[in-house]
Amino acid sequence: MSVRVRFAPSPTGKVHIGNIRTAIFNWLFARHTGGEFLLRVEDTDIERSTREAIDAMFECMEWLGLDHDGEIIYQTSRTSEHIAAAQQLLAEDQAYYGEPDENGKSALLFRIPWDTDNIPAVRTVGTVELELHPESPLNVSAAGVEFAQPSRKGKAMPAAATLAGFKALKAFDADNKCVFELDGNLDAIRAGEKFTVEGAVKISFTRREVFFTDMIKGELAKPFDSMKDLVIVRGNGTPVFHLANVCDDVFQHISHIVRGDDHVENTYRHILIFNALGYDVPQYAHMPMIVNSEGKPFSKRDGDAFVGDFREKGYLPQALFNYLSLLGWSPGDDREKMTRDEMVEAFMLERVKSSAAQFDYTKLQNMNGMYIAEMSTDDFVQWATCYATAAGIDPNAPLFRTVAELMQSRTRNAESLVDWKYFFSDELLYNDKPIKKQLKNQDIRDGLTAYKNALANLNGYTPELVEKSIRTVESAAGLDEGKLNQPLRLAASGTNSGADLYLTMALIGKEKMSARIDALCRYFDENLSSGN
RNA sequence: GUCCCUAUCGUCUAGAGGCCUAGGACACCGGGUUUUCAUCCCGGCAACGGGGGUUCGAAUCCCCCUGGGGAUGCCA
Repeated sequence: MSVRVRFAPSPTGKVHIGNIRTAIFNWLFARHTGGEFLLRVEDTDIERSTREAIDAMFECMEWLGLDHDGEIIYQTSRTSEHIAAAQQLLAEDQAYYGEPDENGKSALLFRIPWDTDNIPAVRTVGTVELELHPESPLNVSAAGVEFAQPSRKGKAMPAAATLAGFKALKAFDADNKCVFELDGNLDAIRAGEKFTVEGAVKISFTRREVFFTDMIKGELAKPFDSMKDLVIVRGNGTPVFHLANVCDDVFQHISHIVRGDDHVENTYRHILIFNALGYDVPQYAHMPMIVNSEGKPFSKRDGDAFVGDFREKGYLPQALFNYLSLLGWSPGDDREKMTRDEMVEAFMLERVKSSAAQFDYTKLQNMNGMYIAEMSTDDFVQWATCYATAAGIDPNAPLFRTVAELMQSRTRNAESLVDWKYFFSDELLYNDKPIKKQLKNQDIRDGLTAYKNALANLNGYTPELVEKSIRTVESAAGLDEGKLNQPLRLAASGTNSGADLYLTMALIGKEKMSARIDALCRYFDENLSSGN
């Protein structure tokens, strides 16, 4: 069977990294197996779906290199097919109208099937007994079974489930006398009769369950008596997600459904709908969710978990792609930084983890840094140009390319660009702690002054000459070699880390260095010299 | 409450009964290279949630508990 998978987002807002990771895994699986990666826009939520959101999604996919196969399906264009499917189920008595709402409109519900002999995904588990709350009635009708169980404190905890969940149902009173039996009343109930049984303290029934083998999580099962018949067409006539989703997966001949594990509950129902409609059930793979740094699901509060935000912050698509692929999946060896081809080659759904993964910005940053480090100078300069203005740097400044080359190995994302500022501006951001440590030493102060004075007599200011000049001054001032490096770095940049010092000073130039030495001393005297 | 899923260093993960004294990566700490900074290199810290089984042997299999997530919608 050839692989056909789909990415089926609802375009109701910005594209979230969780969503795009689902797309990535689908894409990886399709490309690994030589299958097809289809796209379906689930735009049935008319009020929240927007054209902008759809376009933004396409853009994100393109940015990440997620090319799709075949035509894009818009779910709203298939409403009549969805309704036709619902009509079919109604005609076959596999669906029924529920209680009317306040407007007198009834929704159409899918009936979880009573006869399951021909459904391979359903199996009988055995007989189950449940304790009932004696003061609550047991209601049995075609729409399902309602009852209440006693809580630990004896309170009535209401429960309801589909009729099919209670094969061979019997109810017993306190004397263990059978006060209701489903067998014998079944036809009447299915024809519309309702039974209310009072005083029952126990029920017994044959439990049946839907089961399937998930490619990631293994065998999964859910008993019928924990499921309810579900609405497939709303009172207003519009099809519900469950129906539309199944119909469109049939329409697109989807072979494997790879989606977040928040859908496993739906899968049990969807399998039944596929069966009811007479179609084969696809293979399922439920991938773990990703959670925020608090271990909670991403919410609106984590405003920066949208794909577009990562782009704006200077993350490279291949780095984000690589990082996201490694959240819940690994190739099985120690590889982490991998090319797209390597990932396609190694990707297997069976190797996807089944537990949630926490998103780690720091690790993503590190990976982005690795991708940045291997860019060509031209590419890097181009990349930096995109983010310079936002960081307060003019990308057209004459020194821009030189500085970029110098800083590439220490750039992890767009935020790193603010550390380039001292090359372009005399207004430095001073890092107090190292400044205080160095300048409180009078020898250093004197050395700095001596260096400033020596500057005036210097002919030329290349990196080599810068180094030589520092050594000369140190030696004349009786300072150990290198003692002036750190103070001069502070004068040049305001902080204790940065690019190669001699290159940096040469780039800044003699005159500006002289001014910056003065400025540093003044800053120290005015802000840091006294007390603490 | 009930049902479903889930559980290895702080984080991402390797691990499918003996190769585990639990491996790698990020972060962190220390050292080397660089008379400076980043890169780079070396080293260190640090985990099988708890309790029962099964077994000669369990991180790996089973059960219970606990924690986390999801479902219990005429949202998707």
